[in-house]
Amino acid sequence: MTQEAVGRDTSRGASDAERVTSRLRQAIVAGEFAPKQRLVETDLIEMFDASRGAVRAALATLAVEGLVERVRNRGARVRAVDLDEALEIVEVRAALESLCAARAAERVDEGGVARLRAIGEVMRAAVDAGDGEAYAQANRDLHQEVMDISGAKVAPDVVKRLRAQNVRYRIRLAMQPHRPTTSLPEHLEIVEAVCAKDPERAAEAMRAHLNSVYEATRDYFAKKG
Amino acid sequence: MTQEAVGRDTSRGASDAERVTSRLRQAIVAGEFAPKQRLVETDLIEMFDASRGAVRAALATLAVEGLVERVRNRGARVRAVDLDEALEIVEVRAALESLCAARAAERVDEGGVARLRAIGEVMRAAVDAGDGEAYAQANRDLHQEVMDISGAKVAPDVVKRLRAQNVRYRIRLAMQPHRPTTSLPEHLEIVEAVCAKDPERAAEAMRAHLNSVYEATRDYFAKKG
DNA sequence: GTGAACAACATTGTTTACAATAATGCACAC
DNA sequence: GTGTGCATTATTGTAAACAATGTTGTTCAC
Repeated sequence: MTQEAVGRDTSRGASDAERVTSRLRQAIVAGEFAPKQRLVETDLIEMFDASRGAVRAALATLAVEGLVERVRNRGARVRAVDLDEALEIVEVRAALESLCAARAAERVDEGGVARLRAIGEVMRAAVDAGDGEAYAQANRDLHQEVMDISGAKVAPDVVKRLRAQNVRYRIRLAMQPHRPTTSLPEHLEIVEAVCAKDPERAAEAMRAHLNSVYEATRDYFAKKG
Repeated sequence: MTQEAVGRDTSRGASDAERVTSRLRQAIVAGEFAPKQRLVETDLIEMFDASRGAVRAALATLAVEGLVERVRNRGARVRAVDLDEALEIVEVRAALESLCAARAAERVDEGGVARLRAIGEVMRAAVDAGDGEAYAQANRDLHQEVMDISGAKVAPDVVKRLRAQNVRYRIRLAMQPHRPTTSLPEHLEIVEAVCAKDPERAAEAMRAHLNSVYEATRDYFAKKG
């Protein structure tokens, strides 16, 4: 274990490799590295104060997760997701999250209803206040809460990985000022449908919402890239 | 590069790590390792005649893919998928493969129609001949062909990974002698629906088929494990 | 001035040795 | 006889040196 690195990190018992993996993943998802940007092992060693083994393990992990692209003897770089793939990801999310929404409507209890309604209120307030950051956070919370309530493991795992890949499009889409005007009612309908314990309606609400995300993404990025 | 290992492998330009990953994955999916069986690095080094680095990289990759389970300082073992998770996987497959079936119905061309119909004939013949192995292979071919025709990348990738995790249940389910009696018509309906270029019907056929797989899996493994 | 061969550099892939950790078995006290 | 503590062993985690590969810049011939 490197002595200097001790206590540098939030997660306690994590090994060096796990620590680097987690922080590099976070950095990529947060957009701190541009797509196609090279990830030179030496730089990462310095940046995270870790050994090469740890850095290489992290790159291998993130390559399987689809965040990093590796070419033999030519190194690693941040994978660039093109528009077509981003749209496919939204389609897959629609299929899986609508499934989870239906399950959530079947299983939701009082606590879940309270948490969902609370998120809905936060969203309303964020839109009123024009606070895009708060709205974006509540958006993540809502999708996560629905999947938590569903009790499923497989679908949420897949969705989580896919969402990470799509971060570039999500960030820039959320920039649009009037986007909440469309998405707020959709989100509230998801909340209401799940709280009403109506699986069909919940699945349809989720599908409709992600269909709207699909169209917004497609139109906004149509020519740019 | 180890000298003795040269030419031992099918894939030409693969590095040691890639070679070990691919062969270990294949071994696990083929059922050559029992679930929960320990994968000691030293043993794998000898088994595949590779360095520890290569073996460790392979274990890391397969851990992310969900085939291997790693515990810090306690090594790796083959991950055991329980029945609940196996059923979730079938549900997710239903959602994604029905999506792909619809896309396939929209995009299929003459060549695709020919290949699908050919697979259908192979299935019929296999059932007539009571050749379970041939039927299982045609089953894989059909699902793969539909996803190929769909032109999608994301959903098929996810499905492929999930199918690998479920191999234990698939293998044992296929053992049932009268299983093709149920599944053959379902498969043929998928073929016909896609060839008829009817997306709705294709999605519904795929959904119905995987629902049948779901029930068969649930009932067959209900008490056993 | 342009192209090709070559040499120097940067970067990754591989191997070996070393350190740390958890599991195991044994001895000893009670 | 049972349980606790310690020593041993098996196994993984980490680090550093070495080899191979790809890239870039330079020189020389034409």
